[in-house]
Amino acid sequence: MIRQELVKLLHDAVRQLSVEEGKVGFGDIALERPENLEHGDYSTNAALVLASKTKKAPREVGELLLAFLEKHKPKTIERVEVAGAGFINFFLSKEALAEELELAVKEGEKYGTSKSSKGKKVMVEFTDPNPFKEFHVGHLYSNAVGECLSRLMEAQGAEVKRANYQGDVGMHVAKAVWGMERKLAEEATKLQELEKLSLPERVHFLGQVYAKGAAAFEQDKGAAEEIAELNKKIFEGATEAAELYEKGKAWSLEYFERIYERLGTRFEFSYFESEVGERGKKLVEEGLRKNIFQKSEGAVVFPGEEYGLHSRVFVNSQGLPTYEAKELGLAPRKYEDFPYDLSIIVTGKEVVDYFKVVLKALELLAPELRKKTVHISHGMVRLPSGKLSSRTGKVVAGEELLEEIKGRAREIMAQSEGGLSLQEKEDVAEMVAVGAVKYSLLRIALGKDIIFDTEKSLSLEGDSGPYLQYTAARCKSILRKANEQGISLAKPRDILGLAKEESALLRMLYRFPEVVEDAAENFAPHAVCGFLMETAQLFNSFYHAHPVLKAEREELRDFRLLLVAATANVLSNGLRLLGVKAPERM
RNA sequence: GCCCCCAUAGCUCAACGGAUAGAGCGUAGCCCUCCGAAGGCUGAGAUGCAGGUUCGAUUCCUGCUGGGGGCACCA
Repeated sequence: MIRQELVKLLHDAVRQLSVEEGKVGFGDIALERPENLEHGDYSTNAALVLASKTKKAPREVGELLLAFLEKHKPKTIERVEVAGAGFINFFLSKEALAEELELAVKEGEKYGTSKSSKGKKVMVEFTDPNPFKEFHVGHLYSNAVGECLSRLMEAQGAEVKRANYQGDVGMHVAKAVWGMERKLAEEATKLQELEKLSLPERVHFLGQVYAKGAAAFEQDKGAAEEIAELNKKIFEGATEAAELYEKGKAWSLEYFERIYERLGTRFEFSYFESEVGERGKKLVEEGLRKNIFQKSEGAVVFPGEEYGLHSRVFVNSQGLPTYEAKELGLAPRKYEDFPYDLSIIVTGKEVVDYFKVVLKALELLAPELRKKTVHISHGMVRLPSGKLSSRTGKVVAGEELLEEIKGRAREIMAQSEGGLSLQEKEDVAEMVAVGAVKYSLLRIALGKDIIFDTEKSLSLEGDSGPYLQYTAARCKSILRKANEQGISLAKPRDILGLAKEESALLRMLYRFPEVVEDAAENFAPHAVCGFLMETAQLFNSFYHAHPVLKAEREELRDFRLLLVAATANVLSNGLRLLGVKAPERM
């Protein structure tokens, strides 16, 4: 990649200078891409940084660096200059740009991938919905982030396994099963009757009984005791409610599978809290002997205060492992299944403080696992009217949201002819809906809350997934027409005298691999979104300003067609990294 | 009360400590006899407050204000 070459050159230049000037570190020296193309394809603040350390004028340092850079510049660089306050700007040569363009076309689906993480084993845990509870936009968010991170790591050559961790035991389950028992009794219905219902209806039923149980738990002391007792029974596996439990869990899981299918996620590993509880409890007992944990009021707690965190209960006074202990049991279990170099856990940020405690405990119990583990948290999904809550029923169900957007996509397609069959239209509507939802979630930097307004923020135009899909489809349409007319992709020839729209697009496209690498390194899906958005905008400006197939000259036509082909690749590959499909037509 | 996160245009979001703070929506207009108008073009419009560090601060530090999350047997 061009950037790596430049960084090396730049460091050489600085080193050569620092022999004369004394010690200067590389810490603050950056090589970035300027927003304004007049400032080159790459730019560095090296002279400014060095100037303050050597007490010289920035431009003077700049000239010194420039002398070295000009002497050693690779042929990918046409020109180097000192500008502004002392920035050093690099301009790529036409040959280098032509080469990159050709690469972007030739590499096809591989464009944007690298081998920098080849051989690295990565496990990514995400989505983590709980059986018996609703799959809402929060889960959709976690899924979009986790799937995107997985794909970004894969694009760096890593071997990635996706894991899903689901709470099939615990109070929420007890509440739902208790609610189930009650509701069946009240309505004198049998479980067998319920099984005749459709899957969504059964899942809806589960949502209702959970709400019922949760409400009773808070309002009715007797019910609360019953639920706690039921929780323990479910945990031990032996209960008269076993059938209700098993059925409910199965319905939930089947339903989740349906959603993963739509979202394009396949989990290699599926874990349940019920599977890791015992193991976690043993680890806690072991830790108790090592004085890592303490007994307190009949429970086993981790004294987080000693480490600047807060203390938390790992095994409750009933002797049951809490979520914290289960998480402790999960880590080694994952490692046995897949000896990872890196374990990424994606969750909402409401559990960050709690995760710090768990990871601290893990550090003391199994430091080698802790070192390989990273917790990535994303912001909360909030409605304009306030926060989501499954207890109050103020949630946006994941599938309802997809259906709503899909409906809007159908309306738009109904207005344009397009010549698509009914089935094709349905497929496209699905792709657009998933694309719109995923993009709207991924475009925001992780850690920030998302104000989710289904009316406004989930747009099918402007800064949206469908805009990218539309632009990609437009590119493909031109390529199809070229193919029909017997025009094939040539090698880039004369690219002198480019119009500004052509030049801007050309100088944007080759950055794609760098952007992907950065996004993977920084766990930043939104960086990919931003880049694709800019690229699509540049393409559309270019498209409106210059005819491709009807270009004035054949050479120009061939060159523009390459721009179209490269844009098509970058957009489709980028969308794929986001976990979004790009339709051929829409 | 303590801890963590956040604050940029009317709204939703960008901007490795750098050059004129970028987009989308909305708003005022313009562009389909030309490869796809889910599109393009032109306007108006923003860094919560007060200090500090720095050649340079939306970015780093401190305080304040406002919002969100968490703080022992839920996850």
